Amino acid sequence: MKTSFAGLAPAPAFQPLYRQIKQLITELLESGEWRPGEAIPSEIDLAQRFSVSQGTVRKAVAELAGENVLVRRQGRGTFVASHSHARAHLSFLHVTPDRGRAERLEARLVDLKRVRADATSAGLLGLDPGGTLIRLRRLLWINGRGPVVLEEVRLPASAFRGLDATVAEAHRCMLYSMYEAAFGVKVVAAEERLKAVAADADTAHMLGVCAGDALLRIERVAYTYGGKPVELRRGFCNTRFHHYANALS
Amino acid sequence: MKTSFAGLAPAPAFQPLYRQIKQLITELLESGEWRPGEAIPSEIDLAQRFSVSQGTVRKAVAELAGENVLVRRQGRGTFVASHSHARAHLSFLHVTPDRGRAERLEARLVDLKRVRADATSAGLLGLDPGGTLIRLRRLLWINGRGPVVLEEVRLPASAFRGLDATVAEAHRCMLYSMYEAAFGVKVVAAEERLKAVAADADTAHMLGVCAGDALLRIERVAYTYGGKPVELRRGFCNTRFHHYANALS
DNA sequence: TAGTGGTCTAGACCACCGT
DNA sequence: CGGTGGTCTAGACCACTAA
Repeated sequence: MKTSFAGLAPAPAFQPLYRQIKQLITELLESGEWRPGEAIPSEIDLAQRFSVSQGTVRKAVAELAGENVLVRRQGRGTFVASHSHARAHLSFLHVTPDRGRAERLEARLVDLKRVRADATSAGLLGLDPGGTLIRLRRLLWINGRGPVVLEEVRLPASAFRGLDATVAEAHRCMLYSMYEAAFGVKVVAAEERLKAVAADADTAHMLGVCAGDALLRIERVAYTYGGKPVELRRGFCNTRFHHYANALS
Repeated sequence: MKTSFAGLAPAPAFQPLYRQIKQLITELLESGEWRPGEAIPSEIDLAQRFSVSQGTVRKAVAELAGENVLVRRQGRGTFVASHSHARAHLSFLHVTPDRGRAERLEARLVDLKRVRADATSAGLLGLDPGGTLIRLRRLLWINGRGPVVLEEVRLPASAFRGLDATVAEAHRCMLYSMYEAAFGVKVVAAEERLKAVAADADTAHMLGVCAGDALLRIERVAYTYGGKPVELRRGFCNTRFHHYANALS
């Protein structure tokens, strides 16, 4: 992601035309004009609609494709990125086996309940303090091995009305796909913070390790269009046979 | 980095013109025709030199700029990216304080010696097994706090002839800047693998923590132009007041 | 003021896809 | 085959920088 999220937006200033087009397209995506998985109009159509040249549309679309918001397919069209296809739920997963790749991801729901938002969560999600959160926990298996990660997910209840254990399990815990299909919430980016911590007794028991063992703690804030935070996550990862992979440039 | 490094290069196939230009520019960078920090010729000059249009050069340069190999500055020109300026050595540092940003990085050399390459290191660096490595260790302070990280760096001795503790300290342990200035090795990308581990007695002592405490282990392979590996690193990070930050998209 | 990269346009042709 | 995105070109103008 090139765009900067949280923090002070560095004053819009005057934007070039292609960025205005990009913003327009983003707003149309937010509005639901085009849904995840659908094709958006062709470049020529968009150019006419916005009264700009095809090249200008192309540059706007190229940036959105670079941010994984749109997907371009030669000969077919440009599509709204979707979490609802095989392997899509792997794109935000940086935990991989030490040997080989993460191919299959399975999840088992531990519990799901409604809780009051603490000040930190409310602040990160932009909620009123004391608002309601949905808090769910789950265990992850990778390529049939596990449990590798214990995850705790916090969601604003207002945006996920009707979410309960039955719904979550119906989507086989493929969360971002579920957010998208059942609640119209499209996750497009996230920020993670990692620390090494000692396992507490409960977590250790659920991951099948000893209390005090070193675990990788992964905290995530996930964002939808426009950098709006929509999900908080905290995972504890057993890195005995897995690691967190990251590419730098 | 969009380009895929290690592993099976997926067959070059026929490349569009702008990728051939990109490859040409990369080769000229490798050859040292333009050194880090210098300006490369203007787009118009390059277009004439390669007998293509300015737009084609522009697209090649844009990709290289996106990979942080080149830096474009409106009104001034296009420059070869360099680690030799303030804050440059922070661009590969994902460890940041829990509050605020990493602004100042200080390093203290612990030791530096020549060792035989083990099979794993030789394999990763593409050396003959039994080749010679330079192995150095150092401690990192961030914004005056620390030590936060204990790092062990392994380099192929053949590419870093003459590197000793005196040289390293003369460059104040700004390693990538030193590689570039003293040895002509330009690091352009890296891959990191993270695990949580228990501190051994030595490491704990150097980081001022207790043996057995959880530490974040960061392993890195750094690459120069063309995806050639040139450095191995293993860091142990005390995440009591710091974390590893990562943006997903 | 001259030179640089940044934007925008217009049009041609290519490569790929589905019918 | 027609329609899509991908490439390449050529030229005009803008925004920024340095002298």
